[in-house]
Amino acid sequence: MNRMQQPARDTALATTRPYGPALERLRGVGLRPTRQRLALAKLLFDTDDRHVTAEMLHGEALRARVRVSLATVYNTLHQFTDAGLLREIVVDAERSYFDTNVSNHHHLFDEGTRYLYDIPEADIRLDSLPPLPDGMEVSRVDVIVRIKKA
Amino acid sequence: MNRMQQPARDTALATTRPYGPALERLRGVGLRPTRQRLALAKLLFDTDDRHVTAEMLHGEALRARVRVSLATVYNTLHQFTDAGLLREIVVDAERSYFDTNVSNHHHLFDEGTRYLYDIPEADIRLDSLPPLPDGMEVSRVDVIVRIKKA
DNA sequence: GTGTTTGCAAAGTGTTTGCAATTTA
DNA sequence: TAAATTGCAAACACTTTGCAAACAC
Repeated sequence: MNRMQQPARDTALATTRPYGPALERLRGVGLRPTRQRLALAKLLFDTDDRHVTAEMLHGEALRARVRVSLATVYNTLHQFTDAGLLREIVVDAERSYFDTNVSNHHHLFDEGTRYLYDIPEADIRLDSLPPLPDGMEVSRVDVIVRIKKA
Repeated sequence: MNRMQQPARDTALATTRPYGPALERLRGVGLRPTRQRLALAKLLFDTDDRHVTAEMLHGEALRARVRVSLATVYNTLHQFTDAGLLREIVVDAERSYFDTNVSNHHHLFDEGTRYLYDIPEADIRLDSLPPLPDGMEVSRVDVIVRIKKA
């Protein structure tokens, strides 16, 4: 399986290392800085936090004259996610979204445009989670505020 | 399109009508009580609140000796959802879940078993939503607590 | 009878994968 | 040059759809 071919890497680095150029990001997580990965990393991380789907990112890459296949975009998004550079967000049954902001926060989803926006964690207060089944722990809490035209 | 063939119906009835047998539910929302719809409605509503995928419900129907195609299960789940008898929950990129509890509440999702559980609305307090873009309103707030083996 | 619903098989969508060719270290 | 990565096209899982036959009213 292609996705399994990546070597071992230190995930912790990914989130603690100060923001740096794409090359360092890749090195930091032990992914070989290939032309495709570098270009995708640039598109993803050289600007503000963003939310992309595979198709969106592929389109951007092509527009930027980067030759890369859609399959590689998918694989790369998953590699970045496994390495802790991205977070996958499940908001839409039709497609997967990836968020370049990997810190704790929540989301606003526009059901019309299907765009995703961040909500700072502090904007939402969660009290009292229910008791969990024995031996289980919370892996993540997602809050999705779905909005539409009034 | 098949799903468009349903006649007009009063959605409001669905949620205010006291629980009743499957037949009344269907009548209440203006869906013809066919053999398949009656059987599926029984499976869905004759027990406690539950969360099903199309495959799960189809499997149950077959085990209960109800002859129904998977396509009809899909169509029926959507008709019930459009009629307000079910709510669709997006938690898993792989498949759609439908919840027989259509009142406001949240969810616990076991990432191992992929089972969904309800969390009463009162168990979670949401303060201060961020300001919405002009002319937009909240259509729904989903809170998903993802849990896994400790 | 007339219009609705069903089942089937085919089509559709987003995503993953096997493998030969290419690239990286 | 050995191992990792890529692109392609085929395969995939889930879901939707067109249409003729069956059914509900």
